[in-house]
Amino acid sequence: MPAPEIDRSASLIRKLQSLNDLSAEEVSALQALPLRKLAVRAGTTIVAEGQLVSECCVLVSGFACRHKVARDGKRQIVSFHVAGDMLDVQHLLFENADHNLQMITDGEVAFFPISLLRTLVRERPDVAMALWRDCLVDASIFREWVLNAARRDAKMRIAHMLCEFATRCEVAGLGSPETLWLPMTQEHIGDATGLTSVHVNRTLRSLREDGALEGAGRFFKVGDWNQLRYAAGFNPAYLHLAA
Amino acid sequence: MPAPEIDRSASLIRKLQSLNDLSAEEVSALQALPLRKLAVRAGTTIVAEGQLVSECCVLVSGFACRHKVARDGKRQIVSFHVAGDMLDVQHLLFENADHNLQMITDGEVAFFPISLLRTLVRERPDVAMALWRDCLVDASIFREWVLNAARRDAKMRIAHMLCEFATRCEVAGLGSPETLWLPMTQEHIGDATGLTSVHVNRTLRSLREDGALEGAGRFFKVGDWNQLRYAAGFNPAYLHLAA
DNA sequence: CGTCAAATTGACAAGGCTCAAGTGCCGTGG
DNA sequence: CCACGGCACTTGAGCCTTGTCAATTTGACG
Repeated sequence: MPAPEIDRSASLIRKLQSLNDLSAEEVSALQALPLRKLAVRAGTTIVAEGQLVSECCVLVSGFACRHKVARDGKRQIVSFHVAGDMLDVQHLLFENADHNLQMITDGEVAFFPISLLRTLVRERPDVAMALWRDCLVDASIFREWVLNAARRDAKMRIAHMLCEFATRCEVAGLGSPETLWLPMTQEHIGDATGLTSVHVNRTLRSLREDGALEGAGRFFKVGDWNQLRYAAGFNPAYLHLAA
Repeated sequence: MPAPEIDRSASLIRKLQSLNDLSAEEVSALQALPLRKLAVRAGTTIVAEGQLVSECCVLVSGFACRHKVARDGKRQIVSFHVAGDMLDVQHLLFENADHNLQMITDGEVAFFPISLLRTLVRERPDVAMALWRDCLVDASIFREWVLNAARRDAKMRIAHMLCEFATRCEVAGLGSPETLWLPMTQEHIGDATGLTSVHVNRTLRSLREDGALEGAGRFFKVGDWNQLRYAAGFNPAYLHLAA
């Protein structure tokens, strides 16, 4: 059913479809939005905290993260993003960014003017509901991250974060958990879980020894998916995936 | 301007007004929703995780919190709520609750059928935008909580959480930070910050010694607001308060 | 073959947890 | 009016997970 050739925002539209059934009319309204597609390198900051934002963006390929910086300079990643994710719907209603948006790997990002999206959303309640639902899923994920950072020990915390990431990749059509090479560095993992990269290193080794992960050095992936889910106590209910 | 006698959902309407200007027509549409108002005791669980939800609710008076429970039974509070807060807009779009909603103090809660709210939202984009914005503010707060739990030490973490709470109380018209008696127990504070109540106790003493807090035993309040904000490194930008 | 970022390892320090005991306050029932 | 029970707050001692500091190794790439 999804037309593989339309591309451009294909992965976004597929995602919105799954959030709230959209009519053909609505899909074409979305496709009619003028896009500006950009190739971006790993490490590029797409939106910076405090910045006045006039475009919304969608991740077309590659991986990205959102992060905030504490007073003492420590960085906290608050979410990871995969192809098809809306990266800043919140700017539909906020003028200024309250966090940074940065690429983890090379990839492509599509931009479109917020003003047009605002109009579209007023005219087409179904599109609005799909985007709104996306925001609510985001919020649910943040709640789980609060729990993760505050209540789980290092091993469980890292395992949980990786389970979520692998699940979301699979949903985005990037491959099953056991085939996917994870794109983040140990420093990213530390920044996302509130641990130091030194301790992440020790903990990853331990997860490898359990068989939950495999691979060495820079490149690793899920070894035994059941093992990893068990180590994490992972229950995907909070992702509110389509039934 | 706000009619003090209409009451019922007055604080909610005031809040939505501040999120997105609503016309008189929209306000009366909101006021026409059939409410079921209930007095609830401290400790009452209003919505439980996994539950199928058919009503939305607004906190009319008192204080509430949302929390999740980890596999090992540890509780994590993910947000506090004050009079006027919508307690579960997310159930407009999710069938099942992904966390618990519980009263911290005695108070009153107003319920109304989700189906009616769903209709209202489709017919009145401005009401939808106001509620949507509320969700986005929530999400921004969760992001800050992730940072708080993961990156700040006990003293800063508790101070930050209290700064946010006091600010939101003030915005809700409950009084200025230095006059408000804080409603939560040390266990609540621990559950919200990822600390044990023992360590919360020691840290609160230290904040009292700094003058940031005052009061003894069960009842305490902000002593020196500037001191507390300094101890927390508090910057309210993430609350996206009306300009 | 040099360079650089990321991963790895070891020794030591420390913030926060656990366990355990004790205190003060308040509502309830006799 | 007082005794009792329960809940929240307090405090102390010792331990453990994780952080800090400082080398060193590895692999990718020009």
